[in-house]
Amino acid sequence: MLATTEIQQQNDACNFAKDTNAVRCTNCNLRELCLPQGMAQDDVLRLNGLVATRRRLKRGESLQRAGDPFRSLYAVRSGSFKTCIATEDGRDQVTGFKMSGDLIGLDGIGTNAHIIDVIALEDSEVCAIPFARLEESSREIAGLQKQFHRIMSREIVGEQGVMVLLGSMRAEERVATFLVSLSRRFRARGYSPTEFHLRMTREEIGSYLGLKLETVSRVMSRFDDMKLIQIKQKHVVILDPQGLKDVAAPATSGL
Amino acid sequence: MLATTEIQQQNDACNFAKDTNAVRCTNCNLRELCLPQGMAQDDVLRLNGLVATRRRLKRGESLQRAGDPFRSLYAVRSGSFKTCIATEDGRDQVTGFKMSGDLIGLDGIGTNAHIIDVIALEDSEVCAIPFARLEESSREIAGLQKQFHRIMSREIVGEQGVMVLLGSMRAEERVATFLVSLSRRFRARGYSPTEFHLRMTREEIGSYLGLKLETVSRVMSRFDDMKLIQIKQKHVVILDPQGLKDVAAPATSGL
DNA sequence: CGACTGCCTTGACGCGTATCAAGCATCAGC
DNA sequence: GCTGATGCTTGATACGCGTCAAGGCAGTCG
Repeated sequence: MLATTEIQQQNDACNFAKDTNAVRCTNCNLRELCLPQGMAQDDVLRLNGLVATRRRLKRGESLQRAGDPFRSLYAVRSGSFKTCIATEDGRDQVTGFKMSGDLIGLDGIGTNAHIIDVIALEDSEVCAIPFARLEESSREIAGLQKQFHRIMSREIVGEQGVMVLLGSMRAEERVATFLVSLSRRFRARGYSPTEFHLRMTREEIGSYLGLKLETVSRVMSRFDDMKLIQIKQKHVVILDPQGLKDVAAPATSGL
Repeated sequence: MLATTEIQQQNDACNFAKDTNAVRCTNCNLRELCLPQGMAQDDVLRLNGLVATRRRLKRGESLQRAGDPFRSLYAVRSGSFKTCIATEDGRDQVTGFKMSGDLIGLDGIGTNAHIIDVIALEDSEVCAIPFARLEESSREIAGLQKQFHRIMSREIVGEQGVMVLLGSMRAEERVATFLVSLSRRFRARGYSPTEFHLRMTREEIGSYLGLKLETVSRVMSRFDDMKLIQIKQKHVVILDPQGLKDVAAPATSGL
């Protein structure tokens, strides 16, 4: 399941891949998840020039830090990231997890500086998209403009979903929702939706879900007891997808 | 302080004001908060044609409902709104409060249908901006494109702030943060930052902050005891702005 | 004017999650 | 294969906020 990323990790060595020939949206297998999604063939062709460089990061390295000047968006090609926000008073919270096809850096547009820290959860690779050029191209290519707006809008809607989770769900519902969402995202990427490896720690999951790591651990153990999942450290098998969904949205199951 | 909105409420009668002559960004006193913010004079001129109609809503009326087809964004001219999300399982949560100059409807872009309910908290007025025309114009006017992207990005960043609030703050910090934020927004609009009227109920505040209405009420009473604020029903006076900020971000006060 | 209704306040109590603490599993490095 | 570091699990206890309940305040309608 994770073979592709593992293979990619073998041919690294340099941190910046300036070989722009290799960077082409047209034959990227992520084009149905990433920027080109829903765009006409000809328009995608014109995208090729947009993606300037590819960049590799090792686990723990940061793609952007709060305060960095904003120049580029990044599309995740392989691997995964966590996005964190550090408040003035020293709090640090995970606000999201990004996987292949996801766009990173939208936080920087508003103020021309990044607000959010983005850190690789494993060895990863991204395509850098200079924002000035993206804006320019999206003035010419209506399909690109539309798609970019769609992506931003979905980001907003997605965050509202997290707000509901944080504002009104109990611990079990939060963890179940998290697992269901991960499952969906793996499926969308062609991986198994029922068996996967968590790339983040319990603490990171807890931070994202507004829970302490002990609570995350306890809830997962309980799900294991209930035969909803099988969990051993970071390895997850979802045994009862529907049961998990029922826990995630309890009122529905009564209807 | 609220005189302007009250005067506007008197000359209503019809629900749709099709008198496009009256609708002009150029001489709108909200242009420093709204879409035109940061745009060149000439570009703002070209905006005038964008704003199609004005629409008046009475308290409790909804501007958009989840499921409605997406056609327009709305800029709040006067009054205020709450944005709510209703989940499949019957939960209903307030995700934000919108006041003059704020842009509503960004949730609809991603799927061409609205996800969010928007309800007037008082008699209010909005400018409708047909989205197709906004996209078209922003392909021609780089300043408009830039500003629109800025607004969306800030929306994303703002929501991340709420995520931190919901994910890591205790009740007192949440309520204090909420009051400080309201105060800032009133100041930005030329109203008193230290004395204002809450247009939303305790339940709506609680829903937004992930608390029960009783908790909101108790915390506010405690702030009153502590002489941070004076609160009587919906009327708020902030007595000690710095003290309130210290409660909102406690770790900072120790530095 | 009086009664109704929606909203707010306050108290008593209990539950769910945080906190504190100890021990175990896994993996990298030597 | 041993050792230390990091992350996970599990238990005991504490506390913040939710829940339930009763009463008060303000605006509205008959």
